[in-house]
Amino acid sequence: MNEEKCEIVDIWEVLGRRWSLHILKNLTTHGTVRFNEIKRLIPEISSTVLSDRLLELEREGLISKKIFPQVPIKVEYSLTPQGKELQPILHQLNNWVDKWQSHRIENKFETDNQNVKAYRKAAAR
Amino acid sequence: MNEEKCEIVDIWEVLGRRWSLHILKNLTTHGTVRFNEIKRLIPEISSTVLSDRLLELEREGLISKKIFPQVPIKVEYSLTPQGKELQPILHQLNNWVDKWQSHRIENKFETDNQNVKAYRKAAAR
DNA sequence: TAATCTTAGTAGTAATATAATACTTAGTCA
DNA sequence: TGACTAAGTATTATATTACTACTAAGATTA
Repeated sequence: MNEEKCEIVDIWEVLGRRWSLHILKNLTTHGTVRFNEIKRLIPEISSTVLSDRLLELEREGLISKKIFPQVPIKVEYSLTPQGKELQPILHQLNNWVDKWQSHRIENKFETDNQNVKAYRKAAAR
Repeated sequence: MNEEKCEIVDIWEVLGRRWSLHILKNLTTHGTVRFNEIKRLIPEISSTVLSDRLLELEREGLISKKIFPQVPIKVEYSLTPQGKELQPILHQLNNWVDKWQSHRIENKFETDNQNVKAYRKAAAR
């Protein structure tokens, strides 16, 4: 992994990366988890990206890892105090998602997104 | 824009995309905003991506747009009721970011991230 | 009169991020 | 002996995002 590309400018950037919120949400609900446990909880994520995200989150001080030097090795991830302060927020976010997820499916074919092209023509009378 | 690639599976996916949270945060704090206004508020974002994100957020029912067929055209973006329910959550998130942003900078060179490679060697004695 | 500016994007291409797959390590189990 | 384990890494392929330049019709400026 390149060191340069991991110099992330701010926390929004990290949170805005794919899977970050997912990972934090799972750490929030499951407490201490291991690498492959997260992979099982989020089956669509690849090892590569999970590894990157965990390193970024660790660097940002959101999670910490504990390594057990066994064979095979064991690594446990958990939230730091900073990460724990995110828990209530993530909970609320999760509730919000659950609430609207169903609505979204119902309204899927009703939404009438406005498109600028048509209105440009209208303006060009 | 390809229709297929815009079929997004869930809200987490949309929120987890780059700039989404940023855009929502700015809509939360500024109310009704126009396209170039957002670009000014988030100078690093490109037109291409801002356009994509706004469309996705509109499709998910988080924001709505109002088009004024003038020349030059005017488009206003604002939060839907669903989007407005995110406001308190985004506020808390924003506070959390502000709180820890400074810590992060201070601790930047103190963090001692654990790395598995070293421990594998330890285990391999 | 003509060049320039305006807005909310789009088109095309370059750069970057993510995905898929195979591989590593040393010990345990069959 | 060979398969299996966990937590990744390396390599290559694909998808996303960024970076220009461009559009349209009118208003402003020179």
